[in-house]
Amino acid sequence: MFRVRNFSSRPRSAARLERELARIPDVLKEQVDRIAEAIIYLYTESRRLTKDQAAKHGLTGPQLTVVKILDELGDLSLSELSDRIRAQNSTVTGIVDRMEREGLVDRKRSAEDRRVVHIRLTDKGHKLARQLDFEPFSIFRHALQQALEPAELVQLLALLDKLARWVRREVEETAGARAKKRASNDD
Amino acid sequence: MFRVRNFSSRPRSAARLERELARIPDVLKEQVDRIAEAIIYLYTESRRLTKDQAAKHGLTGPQLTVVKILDELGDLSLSELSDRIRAQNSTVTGIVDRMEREGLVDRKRSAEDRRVVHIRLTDKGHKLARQLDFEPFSIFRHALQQALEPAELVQLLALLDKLARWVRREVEETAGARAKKRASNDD
DNA sequence: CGGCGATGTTTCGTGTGCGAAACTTCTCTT
DNA sequence: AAGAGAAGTTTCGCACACGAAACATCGCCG
Repeated sequence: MFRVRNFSSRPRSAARLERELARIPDVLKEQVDRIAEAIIYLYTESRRLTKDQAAKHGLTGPQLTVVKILDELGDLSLSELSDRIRAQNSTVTGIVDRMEREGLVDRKRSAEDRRVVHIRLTDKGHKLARQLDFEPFSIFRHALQQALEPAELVQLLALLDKLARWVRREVEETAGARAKKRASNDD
Repeated sequence: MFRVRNFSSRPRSAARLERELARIPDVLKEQVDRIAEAIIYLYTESRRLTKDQAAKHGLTGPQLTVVKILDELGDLSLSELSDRIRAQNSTVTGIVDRMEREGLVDRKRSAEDRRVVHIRLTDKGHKLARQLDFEPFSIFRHALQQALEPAELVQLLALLDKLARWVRREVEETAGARAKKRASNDD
């Protein structure tokens, strides 16, 4: 089992990548494209629907996610929140700014470590959270449960998991090769 | 909110379906969450890598996509381009603005219909396109081929396809029920 | 011909999303 | 204890991304 030294191909490895791609029969290439398309479709559609749902309560998509997470887990530091929603700190700062402006959350400097800021749902935020019949990406989950058999779910997870693990390993490897400081924050 | 059961398309024992609707075992719920997470991960990671690739040529992710599409298909109207990259016209206007500023494309008003604008790759744009060894989301495709066996690819596609079809049908249905003017423009 | 709805594009306002730089606080080393 | 460096957050500049409204043009219908 050979592996690709450099996942994100720079010009040097272009030939090699092309050689590898060429080895795959056209039928499979077709399948691969359709898989990619399906994943993209599922992701974007789910996001759009989440946004629609959020709009009904005067929220944006990410804001709804934050409300749900804080309601479920309690106060979180900004970094913890960033990890949860898989966004950069600078992005979350903006989201929290706007939510604070709307009176949904507030910030409280930590006593133990004065660098960290705890994000906390206000009463208004908690009230809103209780009204939300809705989990982020719940449409997605709902779809999974409705569209597939339990056995198929297990199968699908196994395949996606294998794929995700491969990508994760590959990304970390090239990140290491590039000597980037990008730490691997696993779930 | 979600009316689901289409008995017509899936002849299945009512008892079983009801059991599924009633309560999904926790084990499966867990699986469902992890599937969602995997898909989100794969999508965002692929996007990030595409962006990295584009940056090597002084482009952004969407701009790389536009260059590739125009190089392959020739001139397109802005609307056609929007359809291709699945974005709103207003979004593409901005992308084209910046690419025009960089001298990668230019706009030409159509003679037949003076409302439409043709987007065209400049020489510089074509030259750049030839340097790009890289297809949008090719990393994704590459990963699929490296990480999974052909048989697994087929399996994965079947499952995702089933899932995507279900979602598509559901979205169209609820969109129709809400009597929104949002026309379903399918591929 | 003249109006009028449909179509194609842009403008505007707002909200993500990212990376680099600035800033504050903590921690470790000497 | 001073200073170097790490860690947490914010600021800044940029590029999407979307929907609503403005604008221009087309097509049709009377």
